[in-house]
Amino acid sequence: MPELPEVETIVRQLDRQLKNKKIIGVRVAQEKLIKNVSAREFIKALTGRTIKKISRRAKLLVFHLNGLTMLAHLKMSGRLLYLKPEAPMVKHTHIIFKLSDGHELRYWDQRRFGAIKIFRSTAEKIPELKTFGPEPVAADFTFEKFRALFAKKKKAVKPLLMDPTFIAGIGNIYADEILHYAGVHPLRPAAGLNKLELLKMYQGLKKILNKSIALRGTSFDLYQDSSGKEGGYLKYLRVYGRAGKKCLKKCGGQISRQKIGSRSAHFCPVCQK
DNA sequence: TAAATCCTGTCA
DNA sequence: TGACAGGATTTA
Repeated sequence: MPELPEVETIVRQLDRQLKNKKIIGVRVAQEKLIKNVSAREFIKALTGRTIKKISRRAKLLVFHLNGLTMLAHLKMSGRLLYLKPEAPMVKHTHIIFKLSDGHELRYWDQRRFGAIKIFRSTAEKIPELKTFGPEPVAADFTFEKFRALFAKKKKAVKPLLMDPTFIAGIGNIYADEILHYAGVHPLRPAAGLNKLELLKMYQGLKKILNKSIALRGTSFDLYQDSSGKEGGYLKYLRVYGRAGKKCLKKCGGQISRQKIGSRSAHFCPVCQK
């Protein structure tokens, strides 16, 4: 379940923990997680490289190494853990990077949906990093840019918010939270939203994502940061996971849950119009 | 545009 | 025991 705030938290930590460290060895237990080369090539390509920087694009972690870029997507249940080698080797640990500072970076993934790829080029030249929509927390993502995205879109607003080619990094939890904040029903056709509704969505998006980043994300299910800690945003969720409970806006409504675009949407049928 | 797919663990 | 959780891609 890592979405933008969770991935951002991990990226910031790993950038501190791994910057200028060298990969001195790699062990692959689950070859299937590596999507574009064999385990053999993966190990050979990474061993001896230095990690220069770690950044984020959408929900992808981008590892910048000398002469190579590694992309990691945690999908539903991936964790990247920076641990001492004596830490217990728990079930679902699939890839281990041995580092020059004596630590290990371990890729753990209960559901094994994650995906790791390597490219022998800089990040700027990787086509799949160009397919995403704008980064919602970037300072230059203004209301005018946000508003312009919605023109002529017939799709329901919730699946649109979750479309990574529309806006990067928003998943099921934050889409539900943003729409509840704005009082917008998840099935509303995007092009039919008025300026005030879009403004509230924009404000909610900035406020919710930034607050969650500040609190190191939401641990609803399996999310942990790179030190194995849970995020602090869980107690601020106002609709996600609250089906059947009273709407916190005190409108008298009860949070409903229904499938929208093959995902469960949580919303208040009274105050989300 | 909608459903199937990948996967394991949890819960009814 | 089987439905469900879900991000992004693939298939219908």
